[in-house]
Amino acid sequence: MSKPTQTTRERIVAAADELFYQRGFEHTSFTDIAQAVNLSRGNFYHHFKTKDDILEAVIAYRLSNTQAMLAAWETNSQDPESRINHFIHILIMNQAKIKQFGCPVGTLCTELAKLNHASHTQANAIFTLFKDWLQSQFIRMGYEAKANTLAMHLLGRSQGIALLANTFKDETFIEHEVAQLRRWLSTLKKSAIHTDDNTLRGH
Amino acid sequence: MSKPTQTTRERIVAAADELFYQRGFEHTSFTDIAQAVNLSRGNFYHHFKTKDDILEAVIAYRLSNTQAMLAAWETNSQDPESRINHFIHILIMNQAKIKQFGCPVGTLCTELAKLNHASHTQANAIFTLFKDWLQSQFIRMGYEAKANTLAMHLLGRSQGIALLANTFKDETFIEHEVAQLRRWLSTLKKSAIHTDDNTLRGH
DNA sequence: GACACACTAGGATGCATGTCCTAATCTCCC
DNA sequence: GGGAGATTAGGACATGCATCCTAGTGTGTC
Repeated sequence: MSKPTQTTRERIVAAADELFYQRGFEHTSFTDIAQAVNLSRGNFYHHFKTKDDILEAVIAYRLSNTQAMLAAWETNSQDPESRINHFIHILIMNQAKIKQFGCPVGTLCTELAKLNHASHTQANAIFTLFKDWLQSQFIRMGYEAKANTLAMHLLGRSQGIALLANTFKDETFIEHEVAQLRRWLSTLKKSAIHTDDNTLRGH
Repeated sequence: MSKPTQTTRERIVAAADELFYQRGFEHTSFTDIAQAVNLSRGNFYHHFKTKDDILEAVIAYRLSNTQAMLAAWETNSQDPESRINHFIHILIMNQAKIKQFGCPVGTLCTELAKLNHASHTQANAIFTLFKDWLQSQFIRMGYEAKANTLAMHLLGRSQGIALLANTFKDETFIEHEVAQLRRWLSTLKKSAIHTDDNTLRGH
């Protein structure tokens, strides 16, 4: 069994990735993906046995993309604060898409949770990737004990921002909230090094 | 044309409301609702011509429920701060359900946005109901100019909390974040009356 | 040039779904 | 008690879907 032409398979995964993002997993049919890649519908069985297989491939695709992105931030920035700012900056970078379709991770996890889908755990792993990475940055900022809480807090904030921006089709809301997040982060930087007991007070 | 038996219709709407919440709109079938109300499938045509009609009815149902709830908070509490605390407290009150199914408003709006569904606007109105109410409370707290921003901020925060709690099946996260929101609110109270220029600084 | 194997097309199959119809039953008012 | 309209049951219908099969086409290897 030699390696199949990766190109077609990858084209399918990329198209499915986009469609799942834009229309949701359940609302995307085989035919939709087939048309996007200009393939016949029946042909899919050769590449993916079931729709769930495509979902798994898409999640794996997103996982590796995310990992690569985090690794790039890790090497390109020196201090943890600017790394975390990279994370916050996604909201600005993807502003238009978030307004249209929300956060790809958040909306997928929400949908799979409702469907009680088996891949729900896999999808969560993307979130965990972000969380662990943020956590390690907060640790390096000096927040040993509260790093997990801070990471979850930031994740939650950005999810809320993406959700409302999507629902209300409001881009300026993103900008407002991002500016606020940046201020929050710089405040954290100043008050670091302390025993992180009061880091969450006064916000 | 006299009034149809409201009871059955209302039972349908209540069942659909619950099912749409638990499984999502698209993933809930006529049969599912019929079974929940112990009615035959074909019978639905008499009460609702299309599935979208049920959705509209459910949204109207939620709208009036929300309105009633907000009105109750309005009369039962005197100061705006404790009213807003009522809002925050939903996260605690519905902790278990949020963990299982997320926020009913947020998940519905997210789904309808992806489906490009016509009722998307109607569903948003539930959010707007909360937003306007919160906004008026913040105004009474003395934040004329920033009331809208504050209301959106709080909405976003609670949405983020609900989403992550649902995804990670984490109830203590809710408690943590709610405590934080309460501190945030009491800080706002103290620094009110000022020209609300610095209300968002230092968080 | 022949063979194995990846790849593709097109259609068959079975199932679930939203929609719709018809006939039976119930309920209430005259 | 009879009749009109509300309500119900059960199923018909077309459609869309995931899945699967089969036969054809390429492509590289010996």
